[in-house]
Amino acid sequence: MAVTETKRKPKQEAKATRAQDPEGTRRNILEVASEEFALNGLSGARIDEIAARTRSSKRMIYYYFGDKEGLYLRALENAYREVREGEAHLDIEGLSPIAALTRLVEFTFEHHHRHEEFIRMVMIENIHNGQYLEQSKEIRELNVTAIDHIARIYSRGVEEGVFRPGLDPVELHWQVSALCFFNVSNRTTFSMIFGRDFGAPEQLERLKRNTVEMLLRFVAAADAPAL
Amino acid sequence: MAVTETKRKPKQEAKATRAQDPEGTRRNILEVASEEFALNGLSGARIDEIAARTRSSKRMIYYYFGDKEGLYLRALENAYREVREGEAHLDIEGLSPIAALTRLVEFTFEHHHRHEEFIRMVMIENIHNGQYLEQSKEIRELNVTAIDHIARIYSRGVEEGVFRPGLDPVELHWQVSALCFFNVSNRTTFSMIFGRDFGAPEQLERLKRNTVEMLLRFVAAADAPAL
DNA sequence: GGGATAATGTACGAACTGGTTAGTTTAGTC
DNA sequence: GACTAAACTAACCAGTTCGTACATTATCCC
Repeated sequence: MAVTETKRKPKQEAKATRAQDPEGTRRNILEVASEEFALNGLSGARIDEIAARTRSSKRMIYYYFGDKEGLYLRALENAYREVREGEAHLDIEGLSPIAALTRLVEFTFEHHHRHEEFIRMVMIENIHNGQYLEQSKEIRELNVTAIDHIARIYSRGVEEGVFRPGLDPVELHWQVSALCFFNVSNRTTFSMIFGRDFGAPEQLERLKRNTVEMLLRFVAAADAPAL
Repeated sequence: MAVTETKRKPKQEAKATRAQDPEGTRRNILEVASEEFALNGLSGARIDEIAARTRSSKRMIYYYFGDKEGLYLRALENAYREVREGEAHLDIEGLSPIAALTRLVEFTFEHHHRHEEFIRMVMIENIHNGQYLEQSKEIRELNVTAIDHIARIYSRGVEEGVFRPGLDPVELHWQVSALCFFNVSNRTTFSMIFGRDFGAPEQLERLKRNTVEMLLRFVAAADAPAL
């Protein structure tokens, strides 16, 4: 134990001594677990496999997360948190309602595409009838900015007379989500059944354009010019 | 062994003697397995549990289906077969393109709704990256009538000038599928996050109407009357 | 530097779970 | 009515998998 200085203050600063690093260990476990659960589901994932891929050990998983379900719950929360944080970066202020909606849909489409792991976790959670989501206060409190965005855009569009009135923002969001989610969630089987690669870049572009157009046409006021 | 007549010809006719009934046993196992897999996934389902719910035994599962994956594969095929057979009952001959498309979308929406088990199996299979679907020659050969229907409707619509040209029937089908599939697959989490019951009858009606309208507006020719 | 507490490593065990072995019963055939 | 193949049963096995007991080391605070 000749070195004494490097061991001081391992909290916030550059962690010279890596020997004991609770926060890092926790995060490392959660990252690995997130991947494994997204890949294999709750029952499919193996604690031993997760432990092996960790820089830590199985003992630490139980130390920090209690049991397998506790770990899964954290992984689920983690997935939601990451995606929600990403959503916040959308900037649509100053755009016209049509441009803003276009941007929002394009963003959502790409955002889903970028976060396949999240999509898989949501699928898995739906298979479990949302029984873990139900337990998570944290996820319920992560307010969904997407709704605010689309609600604002929509009401501005109605005011300006370019969107027709009487629609429900939550239902609009539902439609956008459906089209964007499906693109990732069912890509594999859909591609197989129809013998076409729905993950190919040009195909994705087409689907994205279709999705935007679909939404614009759906909300368009009766006297709006054709697209 | 006093009775001799009732034992004759147990093949096609009313099976008086249930003692040995290969076809029935097989079907019974498959039914139970389908439910269990749809409910718990491949890794989540338990062979012992399936066996227990069966009128038969675990040994019979292995006798008829080889192993767990074999059983899952049959259950998957079973799900696809049932749903495809149901699709065939759609009758849209004689309807105008718009009426036919309306009917098709409504039917698809309801059909998905009625076959939650199938939806769940497709989700599960996507989680597995379609590795079992890939193995199934039977599913690949079940041709998808939905595409034929929508392709026919669409081309008639274009001919009659009520639909705009240049669209891809497979992509149209993709859009219909996305909207209808999502309604079942993500109902639970979506309802939880947005605090509204998306399975409620009136809500379903609204979503169905929206979906129809979305498609009609998407394919509508430029000079078509507003909806 | 000593004592308390948090963090970590090692080894193990009990229950579960997919799969099998060995043998029995039934249905139909000659 | 003896024989054979298919259908079926019960008990069992071996590998896996979640979880834990126990011991040890690092860090913090005074």
